[in-house]
Amino acid sequence: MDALDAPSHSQTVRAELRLREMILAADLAPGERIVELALVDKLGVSRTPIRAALLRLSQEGLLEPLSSGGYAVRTFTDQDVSDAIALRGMLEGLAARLAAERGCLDQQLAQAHALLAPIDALLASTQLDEAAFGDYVSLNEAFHAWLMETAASDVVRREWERVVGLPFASPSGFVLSQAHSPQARDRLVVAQDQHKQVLEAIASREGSRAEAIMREHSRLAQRNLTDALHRADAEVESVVKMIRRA
Amino acid sequence: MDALDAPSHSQTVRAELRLREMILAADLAPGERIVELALVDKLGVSRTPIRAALLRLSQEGLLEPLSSGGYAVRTFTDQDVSDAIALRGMLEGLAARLAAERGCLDQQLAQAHALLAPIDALLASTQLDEAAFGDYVSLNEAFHAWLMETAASDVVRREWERVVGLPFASPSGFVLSQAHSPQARDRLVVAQDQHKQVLEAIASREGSRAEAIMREHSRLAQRNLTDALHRADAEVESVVKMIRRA
DNA sequence: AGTGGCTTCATTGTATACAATGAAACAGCT
DNA sequence: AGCTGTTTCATTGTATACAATGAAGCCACT
Repeated sequence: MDALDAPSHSQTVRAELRLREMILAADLAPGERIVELALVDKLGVSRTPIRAALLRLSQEGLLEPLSSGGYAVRTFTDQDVSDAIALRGMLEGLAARLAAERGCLDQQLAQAHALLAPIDALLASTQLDEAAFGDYVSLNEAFHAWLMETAASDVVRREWERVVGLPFASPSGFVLSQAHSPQARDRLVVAQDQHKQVLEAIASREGSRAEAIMREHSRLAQRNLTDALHRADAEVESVVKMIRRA
Repeated sequence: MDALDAPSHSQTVRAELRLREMILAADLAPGERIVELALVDKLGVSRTPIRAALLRLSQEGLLEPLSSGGYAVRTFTDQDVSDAIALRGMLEGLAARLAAERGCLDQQLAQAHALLAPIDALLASTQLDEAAFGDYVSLNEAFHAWLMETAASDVVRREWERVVGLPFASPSGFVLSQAHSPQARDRLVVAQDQHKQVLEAIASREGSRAEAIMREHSRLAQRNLTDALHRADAEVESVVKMIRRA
């Protein structure tokens, strides 16, 4: 019928993407039970692809299965959030170690430098505007993606993608929400230094150093998140809603 | 129709379990494309629950989606196997650290001791029979499960279960296949020592020590696997088939 | 004989109809 | 009035029919 929405792939994939959006936008309230027929109306697809999408989202951890059947939007505790970030840190640490120990091509190192240079350029200015933070987020995500690429381990990659799928665990999860905080730029400076150091460690094949740096790197995300939770920033309101405070 | 098979839960769950078995028994050959209609005949359920089961197994990593649609039984490289075991080591290391840092109840420590004591009893004999190895496997798995329980982190638990779902990454993956090897008992002795040490570390809240021990512990599995691959033991033939040698 | 295009068919993706199940509302009994 | 058994209904689980898609085989043409 309405093919105006998105010329994308299958109905299932579209349903999954739209449901993801709806969950992250708190359009489906955390804790709320998901009723399939309601989604049939709202998304304009039949139950079959919707069920497939729900199953996928459940496996990804955004929905939790109800004992009586069906699903509810999952809520996360503070501890869940903290653990997820720690987990990402471990996975990226492992990836960094693998990249270092198994070695990587000069071309790949060049790619990484090409990602980090624009970040340096950004940080040259002592006063960063909104757009600068947006650019940082993109470049940062690209760098983390580069790392997983370079580790060249499907197994690690798969788990990383799963963890990063959790809205608050992504590499630059709450950077944007910190944009107006006084120490915002300084944190980015620290993060960028870690980027450079891990790259150097990988290049010189220092596996455990690379691992340690990426682990520590993830603690920046922890701090950003903690701060964001304390201010209950409007910008991240929807995601914060998924976290039921202890 | 035939309700003799299993009085278990839903069709979907039964289908998933049976498919799992079939994959692990190499009843569905690695690399082979999965044809849904064939399974309809073989399992006696309609396509719907079968598709759900396939989707789940694909998310778990036992099947890989084909670009043209449908799935194939996934094959793993030596490196995949190694990475998966390393990953389990990291997850269990993280779990041990969490358990240590956040502390656990005396009752839980008692439970763990209750699991380790029978292993000591087993190892008292210098010559272990088949049954002894079987008992070891059960107790070992229970101990690892205890660890994840004690870490009390849903996020970590979920990922651990996913990794352990890979046939060769489970805590006592190839112990049985090593039963007739001369150093078999000695490896169990070492493993049991690590069990005790990690327990002690957790009890005295030494987080990073607990973590390090569990990481190292996973390397025993690496060794068992390497050995098993070298002999191509008949007992593990089906699982080995999933690993395409480099 | 080789190659391009077409046709056919096997197989998956999607929609919908039906069955089973659990929860809420209601009525009847104590 | 409170409790319990029953009934009803909403909602999910399952089966199947239909549409779409991609691959293999075949034929004609060069």
